[in-house]
Amino acid sequence: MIIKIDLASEIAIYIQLKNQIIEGIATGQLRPDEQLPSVRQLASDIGINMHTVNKGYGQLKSEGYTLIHKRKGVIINNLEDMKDPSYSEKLEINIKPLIAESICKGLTESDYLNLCKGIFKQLKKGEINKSELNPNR
Amino acid sequence: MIIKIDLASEIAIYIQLKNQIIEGIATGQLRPDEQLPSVRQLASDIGINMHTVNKGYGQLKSEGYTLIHKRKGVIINNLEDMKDPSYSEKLEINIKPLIAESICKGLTESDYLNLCKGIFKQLKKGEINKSELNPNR
DNA sequence: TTAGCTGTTATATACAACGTATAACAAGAA
DNA sequence: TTCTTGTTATACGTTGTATATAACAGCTAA
Repeated sequence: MIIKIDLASEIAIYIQLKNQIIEGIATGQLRPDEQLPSVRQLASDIGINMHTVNKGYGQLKSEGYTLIHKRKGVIINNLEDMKDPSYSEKLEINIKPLIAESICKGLTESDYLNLCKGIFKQLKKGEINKSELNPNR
Repeated sequence: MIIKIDLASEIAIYIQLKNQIIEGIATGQLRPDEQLPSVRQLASDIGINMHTVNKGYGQLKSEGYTLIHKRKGVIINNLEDMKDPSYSEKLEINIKPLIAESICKGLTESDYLNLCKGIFKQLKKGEINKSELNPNR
């Protein structure tokens, strides 16, 4: 998977990194048990500091997306273990300001929902091959 | 309208302020031509610095939500002038990471869309009386 | 005119977050 | 042993956030 960092973006580098890996998991480009590049390797590849990568990796781990495999290093966690029943509560807090803004900016509810559906469609493209037996660990 | 600031929140104060005013506009609690408290008054009311309020107000103005009326101070802009046809493009960039995260966290597309619908319902409650003739200016 | 309010700007300070840099550690692999 | 892994510590510079004091122009009302 190719990671693209925009140094001109207002979004912190470690957040951009984190978002792209999460998106990779959501689309199925990154599968459970798949290993991520080492912090030093990835930092070198995309031309940023090791600690910035480490910060992103650290958050991915603490939020359940990855875990440390003694042999492989950082690997993608099992999809079941990522799930969080209480997530929708945190999500609502993040979505609310976006919807309020959207209303003011002239978007209808249908406009907004269709935009979301489009993003789901886009992300689910890679999900066809996502069916998998639980890999050996 | 009551503004509530959470000093323990990780969200910057001027962003919290901005979000609540935008939400107020979306729900109809704040109507066009209605005046907002002065930067000094609001700062005093909620116990924060004048410049923090000014920063939030400044962004609201530059994003079209408010304008400066020589007599009244800061007032809510006309709803038509708030609209921005290109907004959905910026919106998509903000929504995408949330949807990717939601997929990983086990939410289905229906779960997500229903959550959005619920927020729309909640925000639109105050919209019944939002029908208005263009007020004098 | 004077006094008081408005938004706005300037300057300064303190703190936290971000990103970089160098270095070191324990643990496992070759 | 040598190399790589994640991890931690320390330090530095930059930027963003929030505060504080002060001043300005423009308008309102006494």
